[in-house]
Amino acid sequence: MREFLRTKGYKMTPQREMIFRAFFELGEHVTVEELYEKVRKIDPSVGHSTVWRNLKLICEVGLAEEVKMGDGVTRYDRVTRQPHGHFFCTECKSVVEFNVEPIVDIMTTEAAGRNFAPEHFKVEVHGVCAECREKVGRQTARGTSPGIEDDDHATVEERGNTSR
Amino acid sequence: MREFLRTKGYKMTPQREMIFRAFFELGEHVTVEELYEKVRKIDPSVGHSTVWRNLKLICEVGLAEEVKMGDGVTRYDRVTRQPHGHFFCTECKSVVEFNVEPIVDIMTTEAAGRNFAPEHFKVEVHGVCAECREKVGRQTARGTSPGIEDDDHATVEERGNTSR
DNA sequence: ATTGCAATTGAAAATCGTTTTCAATTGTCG
DNA sequence: CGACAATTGAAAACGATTTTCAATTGCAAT
Ligand SMILES: [Mn+2]
Ligand SMILES: [Mn+2]
Ligand SMILES: [Zn+2]
Ligand SMILES: [Zn+2]
Repeated sequence: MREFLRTKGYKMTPQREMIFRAFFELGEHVTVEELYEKVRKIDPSVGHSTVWRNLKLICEVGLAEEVKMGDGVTRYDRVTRQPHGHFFCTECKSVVEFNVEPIVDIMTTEAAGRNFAPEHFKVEVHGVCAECREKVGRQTARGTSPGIEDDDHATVEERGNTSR
Repeated sequence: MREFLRTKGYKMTPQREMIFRAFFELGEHVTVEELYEKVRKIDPSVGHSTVWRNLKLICEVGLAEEVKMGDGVTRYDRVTRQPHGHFFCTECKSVVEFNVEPIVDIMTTEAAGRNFAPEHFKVEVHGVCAECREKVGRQTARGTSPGIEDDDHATVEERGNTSR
């Protein structure tokens, strides 16, 4: 790793080592906060900005890429798989991947037809995961049952849930 | 309109009328700023928050929905069409729509298989539109040609371009 | 028309994740 | 061992979004 980075013109530092290691240990779709917390447990002196900068660096060198689900926080996804889509649970913020090969094919064709040069495909299905639906008792989703104005099912939790 | 809103428990006001009208006159994928500017030309006294709140209201009553392309600004898209995908030009920020019926079918099946209740599908192709490619001279996109590190092709423009 | 009151408005401030600044520290290379 | 660019941490800056609050205004019932 030290070697890999040097060839790209970057130095290796204890913080960096720590951050890189922690990042790859955490699952996919890591947020700055999650990584920051994890690193802090090892060395509380590591700064927020350092974690952020190194996450950027990891992307820079092509080991991960940013994923923005639209909930306000950026997630960092390892790039060790073929293009894939995301099932994003709006309740617990969990992310599950799925194959998008056939979909990408369609989009590529569509793009070619308009002379649009695709650089990145974003395929997401937002909704409620199996676990959350069980917990809350929603049956079919889509179409708020009459009477229920605001959401605030007050139960579910599984990841940070501070709604921004 | 006044009637429609009243049945939903909202009042009509001159600002609201102005904002609603302006929103539907502007094309699709309007940002708060764009609408704010447009409204300002008619009545400079209208506040930023009022425009924002009414845009939210328009969504509330089901006439539009938020679209977040990941570039930091929220766009508001009229809901007068069947589900569609977006070609998003990262250069000029233009948005072009395309049909996603077959894609939604695939995603629906995929979701069902995982017991995931879909509520919203997001299908985007980020890249460079025909116009921008012409202007800059990029040929194929994907894979930065050697030597070019930073982007800043210093030319193109077509919509706000302050990169956040 | 007048009145009561919740809805609405505009300005300013608060949020909050992201990004930059800056002085101090630390790798790396000759 | 230096020289020096890269890196770091704390704090501040950013910027779009969202909230707060006092003042104003629709509108429905007198
Ligand atoms: Mn992923
Ligand atoms: Mn659209
Ligand atoms: Zn869930
Ligand atoms: Zn373009």
